[in-house]
Amino acid sequence: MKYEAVTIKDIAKALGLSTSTVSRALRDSYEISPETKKIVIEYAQQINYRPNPIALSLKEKRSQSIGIIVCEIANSFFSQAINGIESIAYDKGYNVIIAQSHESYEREIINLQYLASRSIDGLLISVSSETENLDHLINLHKRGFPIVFFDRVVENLDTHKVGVDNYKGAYDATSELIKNGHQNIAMLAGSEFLSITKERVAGYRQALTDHKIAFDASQIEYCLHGGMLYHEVETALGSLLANKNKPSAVIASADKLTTNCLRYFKSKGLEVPTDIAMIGFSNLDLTDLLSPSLSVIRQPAYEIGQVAIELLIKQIENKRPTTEFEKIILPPQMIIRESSGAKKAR
Amino acid sequence: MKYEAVTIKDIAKALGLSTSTVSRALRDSYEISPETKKIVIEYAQQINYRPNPIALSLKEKRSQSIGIIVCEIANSFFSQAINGIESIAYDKGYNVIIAQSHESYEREIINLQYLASRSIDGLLISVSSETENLDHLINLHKRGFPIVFFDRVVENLDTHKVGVDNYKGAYDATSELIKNGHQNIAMLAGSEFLSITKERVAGYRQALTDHKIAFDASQIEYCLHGGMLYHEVETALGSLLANKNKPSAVIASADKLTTNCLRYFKSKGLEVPTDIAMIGFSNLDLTDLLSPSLSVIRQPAYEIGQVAIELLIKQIENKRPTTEFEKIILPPQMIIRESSGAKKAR
DNA sequence: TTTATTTATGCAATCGTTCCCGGTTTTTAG
DNA sequence: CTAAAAACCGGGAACGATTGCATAAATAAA
Repeated sequence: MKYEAVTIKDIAKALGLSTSTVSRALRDSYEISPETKKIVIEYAQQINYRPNPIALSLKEKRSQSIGIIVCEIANSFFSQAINGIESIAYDKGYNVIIAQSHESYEREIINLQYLASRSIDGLLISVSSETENLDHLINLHKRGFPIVFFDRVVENLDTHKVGVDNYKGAYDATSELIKNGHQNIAMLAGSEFLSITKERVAGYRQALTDHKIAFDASQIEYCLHGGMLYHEVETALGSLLANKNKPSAVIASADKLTTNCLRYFKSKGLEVPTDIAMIGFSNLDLTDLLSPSLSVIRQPAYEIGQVAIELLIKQIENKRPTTEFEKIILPPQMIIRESSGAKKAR
Repeated sequence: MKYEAVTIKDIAKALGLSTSTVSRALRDSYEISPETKKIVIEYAQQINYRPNPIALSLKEKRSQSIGIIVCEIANSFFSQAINGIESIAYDKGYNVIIAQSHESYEREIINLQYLASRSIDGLLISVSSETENLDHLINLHKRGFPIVFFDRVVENLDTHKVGVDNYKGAYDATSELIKNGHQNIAMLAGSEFLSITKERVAGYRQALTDHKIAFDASQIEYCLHGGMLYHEVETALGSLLANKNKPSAVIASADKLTTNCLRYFKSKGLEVPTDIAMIGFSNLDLTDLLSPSLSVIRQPAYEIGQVAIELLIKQIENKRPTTEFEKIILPPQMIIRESSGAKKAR
């Protein structure tokens, strides 16, 4: 039943050497004669020996693997980010273990415990939208465990952080809509707990202010699950559209929010952008094929992943504890298509 | 730098017991007195002891974790399947380690070696589109290592297999197009190596035959990378449309093939379905929002994942080597929308 | 009271690997 | 020709946990 691998002992026995000698020969130690090395290495190759990483992990207390916690891999932003992470990790000899929180705080904690006990060497995390209490992460961080936040970063924890300029993204999106003649612009926001939500709201507000449009708090609706649940978006949009100050445009501040928003409009028979315009944060690579084609704020997900893993590996391989933490903000990209167009002429 | 966990030794030392006693107390062995058990368990809880799974894996040669190899997690079919897998694995106390082959045979082998050495207890795999030689899997399987194939199953390996009725999916899609008046129907197929491709082509052929339409081999184009590369789809469609027997409808036989096909038509200014109709295999959950809304063959990805992991766990936990292998075929779902409509009237 | 049996605990091996610490040779230097 | 220094190799502990076996004490049976 079990997969029996060949070990260093087998080699030692077959060659009449000690395990220490074999180990050293394979690691090319200076204490072993070239002839012995040659014999050992060739034999090892012949019987297809592979060191057992489990045994190594146990001994060295490091596993050459890093953990990733995201809400959903089915989210295009995260799957792109993971690809970026993998591309670098792979080159540097690290393996990645992916876990999904499904936007659940409880699940996030369970995943974290598993990964930690699995002795991962570091963690890349984008917190769940429910996550308010950070004790589980603070505990680890206090003991010097390397953690890098990406996308959804948290404020009160001093670690490396990689994200996108959410403020600018929302500011640009809002400005674009204003430029197209929209004065009543609603915001379909994600979880209030998340810093990215706060930043996006801030960018939206500032753009309004800069264009001398009064901010109206009732134009913002928050969705705790970040649009994962359709009915959440449905009620949010229902309430926004019922506003006395009825919006002529909407900014959707996350991937699922964007698509579900579009779905809502379609179900209500609202024409985009003539009945209502929209622009959304999205990393889907087929927003160009949607009807209407979608204006989006796109995040450099792949690059975010790359930068994050590089920081993490740097921290892991650092001899001394890291004390200076970086916060890296990459620029978002605005792609203007049809959905953000002008409103219907009256 | 290192995360120092508390071990069974620490407990033993603190309580003046031996490690064996502590171990047995924690596993609730009958040989330990109730008082000792109580003391040990309470202390363990207090200092937040967690058994080290690495040490356990080393000793027990099983890790309570299973490996998944897919081509891309960014593919909606696979991310849905993974969610199905996780949902069950989680309940049964298994963790999953996900690896991506990115449709590369070489990468698939490397991933497999890593997972195997990581002493996973079993493997769920959907082979890469380049995979023709199966030696890497056969080796493992011969030694009794539990492997379950899902979606992209292979023929010459006797294991559990879970997939969808590809033949029926393609047959239904073809029939639908024929019903809508199309006589020249092209097929944009995936890698020729994959059994799912063969089955889908077979279903397509049979539907043509059953409707007394002559089969024309030049109406099929295969894409080795399953549509991952746009230019691959571009050349394939270019050649299909240049056919003297110009098709009025296309069947795209994979997720990426479907979206890239639509993208191609859009770029060429072809109206769907009036200039050219289409229907595609896809598990995207926003094909309803595309322009035009897409008729699709949808696979029960979540369920496929669930069935596959259940078979795998059953095999892992089986005392005796499994000799009877199951092949489970789930029905696909056809969703008719706009894109498969009638051709332009002349 | 002596012997047999149960109950509770400890010792030590094991998993695969690394590495500290010795111990032989062989080579080099004096 | 002897002493010191390389050069090369093996023994065994360690990482954290489980478990068969031995052992001690306590209890029961004779």
